[in-house]
Amino acid sequence: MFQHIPFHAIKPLTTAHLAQTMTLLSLTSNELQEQIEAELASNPALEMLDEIRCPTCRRLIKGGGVCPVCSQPALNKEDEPIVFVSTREVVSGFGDSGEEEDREDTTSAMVEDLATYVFRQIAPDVAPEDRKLAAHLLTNLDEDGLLAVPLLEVAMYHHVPLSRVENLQRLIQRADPVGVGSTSPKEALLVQLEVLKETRSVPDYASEVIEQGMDLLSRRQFHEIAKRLGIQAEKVRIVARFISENLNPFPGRSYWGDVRQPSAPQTQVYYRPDILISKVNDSKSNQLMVEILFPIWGTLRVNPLYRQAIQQTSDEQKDAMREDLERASLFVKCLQQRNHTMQRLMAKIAFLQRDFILNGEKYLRPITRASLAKELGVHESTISRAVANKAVQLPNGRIIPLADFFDRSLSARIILKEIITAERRPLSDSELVRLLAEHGYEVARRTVAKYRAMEGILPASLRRPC
DNA sequence: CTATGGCACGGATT
DNA sequence: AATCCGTGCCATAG
Repeated sequence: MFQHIPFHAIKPLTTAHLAQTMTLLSLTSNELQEQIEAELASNPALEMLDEIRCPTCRRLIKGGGVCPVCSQPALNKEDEPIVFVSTREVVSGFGDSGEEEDREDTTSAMVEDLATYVFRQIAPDVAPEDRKLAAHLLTNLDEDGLLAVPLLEVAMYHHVPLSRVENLQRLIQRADPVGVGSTSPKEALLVQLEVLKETRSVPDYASEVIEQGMDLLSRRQFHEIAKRLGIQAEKVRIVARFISENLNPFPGRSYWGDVRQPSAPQTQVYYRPDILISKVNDSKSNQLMVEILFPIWGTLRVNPLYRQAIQQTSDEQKDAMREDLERASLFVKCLQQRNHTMQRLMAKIAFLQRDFILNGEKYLRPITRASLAKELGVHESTISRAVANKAVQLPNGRIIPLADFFDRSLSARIILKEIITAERRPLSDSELVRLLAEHGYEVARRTVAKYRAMEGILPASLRRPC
């Protein structure tokens, strides 16, 4: 069973509400960010708070994290709708018989881990006596690709000058997920900026904005940054846009855990997941945590001051302001509903596809969007929209399209590949049908042929009788 | 005669 | 309403 999600009864009140919710649902987190920005800029009745208050324990949470215990989505107790722009949901597993960890070797053996991936790139440039140092640094990368230990500590541990460690770090930072091994998101951004600068132009003041306005940047307080640097807010805005489009404060998240051969034609890289699925800390409970990610965090709400201000304005302006207020609250409600729907959806998916998430593609269950829609009590098209154009990051670091959870043939194709790889003589399609059936996949002969084509496997007659 | 690829139909998705 | 995917039927290559 998965944790009960309080149903805040955010019902669509008007068709406008419904329509906007639909639109929001289909947006990726990056697009949503733009939407929120646009709305924020054009509607004075909306405001963004830089803090998140846990809805249950009412505690302020800094840094965009979510209270681990009371990680429920927000609800509006007062008439002050609130949206937390980063939400988490814990989904507990089911059927915990002991058969899960055994299988994992096969997948994890093929998946190169971030540390080795980076090490391979820098190895030629590392002096032998620095190998140990490099290994030390690389093994202390967290899942975001950032360094989890202070450089000074590493230097002292190995009794070497700090500068030597710093040089090594510079080397690592230039390796593939650019910025990897930085000590902070800020540093990662600066490194990425440096590297980008070598090949293309970057906006003015970019490094200054990052350097001095990092804390304010994530809260989108552009004016404040502008004031600090003594430049126009518009310039800050341009930089912010550039950053969100080209840089990644968490280099590890864009890392595709499985750097496979170019044989895989669908090697599309999703730079940023919209959803993050991770194992919850204590491995015993076998819980999965689902996070709906947002590029920005904070609390979006209708500005209460604006509401008050209405009283004191002239009648002509009142109407316009009322409209703003109306729009603002509608927007917030829609956003709330989007989050709510996404959360319910992902909770359900994580529950159904648990084996897939933990143990790899082989265990993908064929789920249709329609059946899921029925279970959740929403229209199919809602699921369609929610699922399209989004990416999920799995616990093992791979980032895949959300739509993959609904691929009816993926697991069958994996098995098929395995069978063919293990075959002693070229097997014909109809023989493959039989073998697949033994693995529990009932497919037509013709379909096997199609799968083969999809995987780029030649027909039996042309396969080497090795 | 067997193994495959082409084309078209029906249900699912968008 | 337009499109994608699994299948069945049929023609063609060995």
